Amino acid sequence: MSLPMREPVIPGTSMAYHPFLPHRAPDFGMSAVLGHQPPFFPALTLPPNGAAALSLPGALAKPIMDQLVGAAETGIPFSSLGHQAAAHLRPLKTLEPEEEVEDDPKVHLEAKELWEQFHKRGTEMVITKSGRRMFPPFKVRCTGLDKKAKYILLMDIVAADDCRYKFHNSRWMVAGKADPEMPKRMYIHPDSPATGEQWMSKVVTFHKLKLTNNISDKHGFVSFPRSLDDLQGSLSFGWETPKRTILNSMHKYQPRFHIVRANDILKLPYSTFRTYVFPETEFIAVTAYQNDKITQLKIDNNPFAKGFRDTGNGRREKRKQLTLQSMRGFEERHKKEAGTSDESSSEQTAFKCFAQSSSPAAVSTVGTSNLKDLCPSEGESDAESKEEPPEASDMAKISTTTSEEPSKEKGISDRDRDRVREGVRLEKSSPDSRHSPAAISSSTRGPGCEDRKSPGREGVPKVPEEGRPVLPGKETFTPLTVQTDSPSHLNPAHLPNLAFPPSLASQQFFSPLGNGHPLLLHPSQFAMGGAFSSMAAGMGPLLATVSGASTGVTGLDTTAMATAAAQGLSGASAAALPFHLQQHVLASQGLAMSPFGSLFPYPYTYMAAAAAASTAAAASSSVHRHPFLNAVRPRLRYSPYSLPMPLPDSSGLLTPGLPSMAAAAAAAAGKAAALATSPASVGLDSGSELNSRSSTISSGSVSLSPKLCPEKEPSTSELQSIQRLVSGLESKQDRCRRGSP
DNA sequence: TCTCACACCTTTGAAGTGG
DNA sequence: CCACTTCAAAGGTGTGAGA
Repeated sequence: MSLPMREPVIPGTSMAYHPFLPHRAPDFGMSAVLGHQPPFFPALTLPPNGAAALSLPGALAKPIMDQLVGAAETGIPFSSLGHQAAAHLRPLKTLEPEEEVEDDPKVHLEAKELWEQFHKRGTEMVITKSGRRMFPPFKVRCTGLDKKAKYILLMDIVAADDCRYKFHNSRWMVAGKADPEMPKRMYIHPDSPATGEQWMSKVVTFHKLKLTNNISDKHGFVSFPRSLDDLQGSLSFGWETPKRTILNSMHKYQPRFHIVRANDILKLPYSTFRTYVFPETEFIAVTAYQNDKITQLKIDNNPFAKGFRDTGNGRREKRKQLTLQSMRGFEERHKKEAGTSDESSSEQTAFKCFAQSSSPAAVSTVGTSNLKDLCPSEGESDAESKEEPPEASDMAKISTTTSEEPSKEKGISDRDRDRVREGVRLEKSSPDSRHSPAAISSSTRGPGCEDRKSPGREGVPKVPEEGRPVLPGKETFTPLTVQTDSPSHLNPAHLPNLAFPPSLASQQFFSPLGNGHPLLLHPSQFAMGGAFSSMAAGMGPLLATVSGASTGVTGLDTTAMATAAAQGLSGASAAALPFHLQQHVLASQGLAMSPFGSLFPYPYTYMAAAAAASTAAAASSSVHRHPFLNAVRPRLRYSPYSLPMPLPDSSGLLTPGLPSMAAAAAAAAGKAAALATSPASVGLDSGSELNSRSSTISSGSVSLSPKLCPEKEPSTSELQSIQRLVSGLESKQDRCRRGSP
């Protein structure tokens, strides 16, 4: 691929945003010059031949452009230019894809059965002020990577919907609208970057990521670079990623896993993301467990909670023994007082239950409500069989490989039972064992097992001794739910908050064959949630794509996609696009999006204007010569969820956080400053959504997920209505642009 | 609903030991 | 030196009382 030389300066085009940039206006000396609020920075394009092409959103920036070009050509660091903004710029060269290597990454969730056990009961994850790990730990096994290419693996946790939950009558119920989400952070696996061979040789775990509800938690912010210099500095001291992510209690979340082919973390923001979502890893954040079943599952499976197991010598057992003693004392007193021992009084019944409950074998056979706390599994199993009939059979199935049933361990000593239980647990936690026995040892050591032998974070990872590449293609992969964007939301239910029609916002590439194709996400989809919210937060709004090169793209017709893509390119053929752009376009079925859509690492507030500006710019024919600029990129949101949500009317399309479409249009028409200074969170998201919507709708090519909201396909009138709105926005933008020098 | 101290447990790595 | 064991510190658990 080659970029044109000295592309003419076209206002409002080719804006690249540095994801590590702080986005408060005062931090950007350049913004005033450019006539934009940050992050409307110019992108410096460096074609392979070394010559520079530069686009700046504004002729006023020409001196800066010249300086940047000169610096790029002479190799002078941008930071030496004196411009605060220039210090953060980097050549667009990094936007170009690496040498394209055939890879078809597939990701297999480790301990899938365990995850499913939890999921059936409604997985809860405890969040504390200091942070708690996830259990089950999020582990994946990667295959299909190019052995020699380097990859960066990441994960984040985003809100699954727009609801707050409560645990009522032994089940989770929606209890209102979600609280505002904190900026989401992207956790970069400390071994990143590493070669595909290295990643495939081991189970990739993210157990070091902790969940917190401490909104003032700084862990992850302070260590994250805010500028290129910061980044380089941090790299020299070892890459630090956020170790905690902030969640809201009683809210539902969905972990996501990302694969980025990049040999340098510096390139991360400009690389293509493949994002994998495993629905069974969805969970509700809690400060205290609500569901006893979940508690029991955790106790049974988490080695750190061994002390609470009924079969062990832990606290539970001792507590029960103590209680048993007191109950016996009570019984004796009762006998003395009553003078008989054959009474079947309630106390005796309770005692009997309690006595039996102290034996693991008896737990599931007796129980009264007043001893529920002592016989948790009993009451639970009852409730479970009543409430979740399918689960019973499932559990029976699972029980063959788990330690669910203490009764089976009758006659075994406590310690042996523990060993048995533990052994089973380990086996269970490594479903891949059948494929890769060598990997079992690495994946079955419980939390913390992986990093011990994993490459250090010094940047020179060594090949784990236990690891060998997993045979690709043998596993049945989790159906890959393609889902994009949404720095903190996944679900269409969030759309009201995002000012995006659900039908457009919650689309999904779903692989009916379940062969786990990723969605490709472009780093531009990163969204900086808040100030300095780390790259994690910055990696929000990602371009939704599906690997067109991957085999067996299911549910999507590649040809159709290509056609649609070409249609959405406004003159540029999809084939002429750079590889990653093709992927975006193809995978997105030609869903058009912002032509400058490569880099959106910033709060949506900014992007609202950016989207409109770029959309308007895209309308001008002169832009289309630039392959990169020509890339009318699809930018949609895909949600793996199909949670019901009311279809908002046209007014409902607008988020409370975003005053109105008119306001957004106004912002897009040049009032970005007002939005830019608005609080983050909702407003930011709204802007992003607006961006997505405007760019998407303006292209007129919209594909809907058949799975997600089948009954919520946008009516033609609705789409037209939206389109009219956006058209107005664009024309307004056009007028604005024409009026500017 | 949340926080905290607590007991119990695993993990981790240093120190010690023997070949 | 290497492999193995021992030991202690660090840190991960759910619990239960209290706010």
